[in-house]
Amino acid sequence: MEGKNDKDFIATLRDHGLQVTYQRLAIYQALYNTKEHPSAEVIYQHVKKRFPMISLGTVYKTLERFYEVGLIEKVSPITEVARYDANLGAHHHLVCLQCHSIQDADTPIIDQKIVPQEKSGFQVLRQQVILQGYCPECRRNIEASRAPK
Amino acid sequence: MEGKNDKDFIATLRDHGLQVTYQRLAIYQALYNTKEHPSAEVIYQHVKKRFPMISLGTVYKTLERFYEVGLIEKVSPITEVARYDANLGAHHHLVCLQCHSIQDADTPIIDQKIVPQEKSGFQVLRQQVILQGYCPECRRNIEASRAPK
DNA sequence: TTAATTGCAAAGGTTTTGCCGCCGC
DNA sequence: GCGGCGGCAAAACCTTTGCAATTAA
Repeated sequence: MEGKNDKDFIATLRDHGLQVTYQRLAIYQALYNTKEHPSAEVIYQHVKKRFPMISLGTVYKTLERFYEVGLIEKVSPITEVARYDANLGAHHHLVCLQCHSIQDADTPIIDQKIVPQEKSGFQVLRQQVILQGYCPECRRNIEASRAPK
Repeated sequence: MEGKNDKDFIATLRDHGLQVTYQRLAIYQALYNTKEHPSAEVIYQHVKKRFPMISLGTVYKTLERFYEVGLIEKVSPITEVARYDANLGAHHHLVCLQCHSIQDADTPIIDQKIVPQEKSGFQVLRQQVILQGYCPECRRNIEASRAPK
């Protein structure tokens, strides 16, 4: 069992350049102590029990901030909106964090062995690999703006 | 270059048990002829050039229908809303198609070698594998309702 | 003919935004 | 004290839904 006390949580927030408030502490602790991958709404409902005056907007802002500084992971919407693809051949996707473009990766498909076939009773029907980073164009722009001269 | 004529497109739609309409043809062709992984809105704008009377709602319904019958892929929202996770260790996610629960897969992380390090100029910062299927509970429910007796 | 599909508009639900007062540092 | 943060409510979006008219089979 991992254990983190309040002091540890505070230190973790500070380490990520975040100002510490009791709302942030509560949100981070709630997320840290579950395996449920909750949505903003679920976290809100949970935290509200201890801090009834907290607002849903704050939860959204805070989670997004946490994600920005790399404190937490965001599981689902890799992109803002649904995107479609007529290419049914199994392939990976390269998703640009900056311009949100998506391109197919022509790297080999992962070996089936990584899939937990019947492990834990979960029946896997499909798998997809998401590779996130910067596309060539955005990469150039970012590097250009970082080293201006 | 792959080539599909109207007849092929029509056949493909029929093969998937779909009624054929101009709108569906146009939408499928638009998607088939691009590598851009467009959103519903983008497809709408494209198709509207040839069929100005088409509605955005139809595009949404049609894409969803295509996805249902396995004619196209849907890239992004693995779940309906954003979900968060304080577990930063690289790991895969098992996403239930039925109840939308998410659990961590404890299968080994993919070998770095599958990642296109600098390939095509794309800079990969993180990778995630999404395994979709049915969780143990939903699996039982589905099987129970399929074979009732 | 009949069931499926379209267009339109309204509704639903999630997430973002703006503004001001307040709090951490 | 200053800049960042929280609360609140409105707004912005994306997507779904209902219904009447139309169309494919």
